[in-house]
Amino acid sequence: MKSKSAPLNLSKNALKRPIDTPSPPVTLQMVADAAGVSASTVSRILNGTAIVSELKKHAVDEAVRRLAFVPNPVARGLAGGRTLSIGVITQSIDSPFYGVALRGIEMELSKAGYSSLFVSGRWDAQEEARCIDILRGRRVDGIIVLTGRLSDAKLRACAKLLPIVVTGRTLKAPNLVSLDFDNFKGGKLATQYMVSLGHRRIAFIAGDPKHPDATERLRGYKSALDEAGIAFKASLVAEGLFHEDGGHLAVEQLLNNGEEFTAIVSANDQMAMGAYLALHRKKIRVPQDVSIIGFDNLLTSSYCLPPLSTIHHPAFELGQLSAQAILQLLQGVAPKLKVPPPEVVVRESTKPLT
Amino acid sequence: MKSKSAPLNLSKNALKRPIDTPSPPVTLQMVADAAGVSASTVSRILNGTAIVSELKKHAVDEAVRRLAFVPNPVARGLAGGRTLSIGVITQSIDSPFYGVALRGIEMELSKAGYSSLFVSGRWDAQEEARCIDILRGRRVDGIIVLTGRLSDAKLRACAKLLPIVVTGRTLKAPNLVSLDFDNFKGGKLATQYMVSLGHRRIAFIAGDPKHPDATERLRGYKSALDEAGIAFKASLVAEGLFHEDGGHLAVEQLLNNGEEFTAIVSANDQMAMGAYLALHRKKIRVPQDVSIIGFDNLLTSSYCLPPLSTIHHPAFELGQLSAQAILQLLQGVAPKLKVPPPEVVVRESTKPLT
DNA sequence: CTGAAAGCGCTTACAG
DNA sequence: CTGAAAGCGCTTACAG
Repeated sequence: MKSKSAPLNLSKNALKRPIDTPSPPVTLQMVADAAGVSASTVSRILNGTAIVSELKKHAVDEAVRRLAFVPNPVARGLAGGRTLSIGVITQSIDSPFYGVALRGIEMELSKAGYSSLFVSGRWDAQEEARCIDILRGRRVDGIIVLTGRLSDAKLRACAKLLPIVVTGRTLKAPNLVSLDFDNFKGGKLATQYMVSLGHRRIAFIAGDPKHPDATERLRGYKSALDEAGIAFKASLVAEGLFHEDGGHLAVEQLLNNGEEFTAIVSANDQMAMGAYLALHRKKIRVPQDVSIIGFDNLLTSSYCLPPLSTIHHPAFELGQLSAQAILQLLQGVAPKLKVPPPEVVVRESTKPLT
Repeated sequence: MKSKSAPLNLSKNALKRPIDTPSPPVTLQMVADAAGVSASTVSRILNGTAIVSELKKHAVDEAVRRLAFVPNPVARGLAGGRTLSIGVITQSIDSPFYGVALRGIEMELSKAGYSSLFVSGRWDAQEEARCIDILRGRRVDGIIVLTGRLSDAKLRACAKLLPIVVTGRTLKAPNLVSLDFDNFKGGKLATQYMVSLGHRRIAFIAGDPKHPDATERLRGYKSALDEAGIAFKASLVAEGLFHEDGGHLAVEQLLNNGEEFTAIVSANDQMAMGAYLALHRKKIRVPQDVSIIGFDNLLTSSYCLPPLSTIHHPAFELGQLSAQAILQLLQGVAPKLKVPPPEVVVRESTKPLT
């Protein structure tokens, strides 16, 4: 790989920094020298750690700008300070729903100068625990857990070590904030909407029973039926595990069992898409023959045929809020954040029972 | 926040490590002490950096296991060694296509004990350059760039600093490997398939002209037409910028312009979904009235109505390959990896012209 | 083959 | 208010 014409006597520095390279390896020390103060002082000014004379502050600010100094987060982390990075445990990096939340997190965090470290828990408590170890090993300043399977106790314990924000559950603990979307109400709203259209035989495609999200939505469904004076019928609920194919299977099963229904409430949009296909195969038309409403309001749901009515689940905002929460926790302020409530989005997959 | 009943005299260590905590803060030094050797030796054994007597090696291995030692990547990074982390520049963390690639990367990298640092470039060369700075600041060992806008020159320059693998282009440089999917052939295959079904008036929904992916697919379309003896007609191609709404608009535009066509080749599945909706609005049936084929083979495409024929784009494998490539580069071996070729996936959105 | 020592770039008690 | 010094946990010349 060595080129014959390469200059023979490059200084180490020259070797490391070709002309067209970004991010010069300027160090704290260089800034200190340039400003005529000690490294400690520069550090303190940068971190707002102590009161420093305006004069030196100016000199340092000037030097920082001139040299385009950017602190090395790795060194920072080692020295026991912050790493300006937040660990984010998501379940699957390619989930259409959580992907949007991740974008919200990344955006909010990067505005504050923080990096995000995304790791996938794969809906497995063990795996999530491993993620936490990895994240701690990397000295993240805090962790955001998007709806995991970790026990409350475990989460509480972690919060003793570093700030945690967790979505998808309600949990009170010091140094921890939970952000919970009202899935119960969402499930209820969806069902109530069907009831308001005159439907009485309403099937439910449930999500993974191991997720609180899923069970809460189901509970909402039951509650709505109850209030409408409609008897709950267990045979009308089929499980779809939150995936397209699950929704497909669930509807097939319902149909094969000879269940009669004029409406379907699906615990998420992905399963609703599977349901669409299953209905289509049986020549059952949406919404003429059966109405269907999803949950989550994925970007693609407005492009289904027909466009899917659904419950809006503010993924992006949830991401942003989680990021804000962890940032506030880091600053020692108790976050007082409100998750937007669920809302019905009416499109074309639902119609009044005729 | 201070509790009255808190024990007053906890050691610093006790404070930092509650009973139920994972990942003990075992250090290299502790392992060295336990094994009765120096820290240097432990380091060397762990890194396979030098030949060490079997005896000491055993003692160290034993100590490592017993103490469950896991090296601190932050310290490692600072000391100039590896951080065991790879930066991944994706364009948008919530892209249905790239999301799958990210999963492939994460999976492959974590098997090798590496972490992935995902950052979003947002299809902007400046932003991508910033990402590289951030990543370098965090001392990643290598960078994977998923189809960015960065110039070849810039990439080459970066490769002088650390190994780079880039997808979506063909570029030769030392310390850099490019992994290119054959978009030209994909576009050609899609079009040829339509031709083989008897279609002659084939519209094309193009992607963002700033992406090589997009222009290559378009080129494939033209080439196929050419070989089939069909004259290229510029008015039959409409731009959709790779998004659902763009596909929707593109078809509307085609229709409003009074263009006649019996088939559509869409440069990706997302735009095809938009096209579906636009056609549906005009009561044009797929595939009875017009056939349509997408590109990418997203997970959801088999749940469209009708299920979408498309060109398979191996996102997951591409992710895996990128990860393998960077790992090999890190080991100093020249990767010899093959990206799977495009393939037609026939579903129900295409039919012979009658 | 293997230690002792210096150093990576910062932070933070410790002393003025 | 501000330095000098030690230290974070590792790696890597430098000397045996």
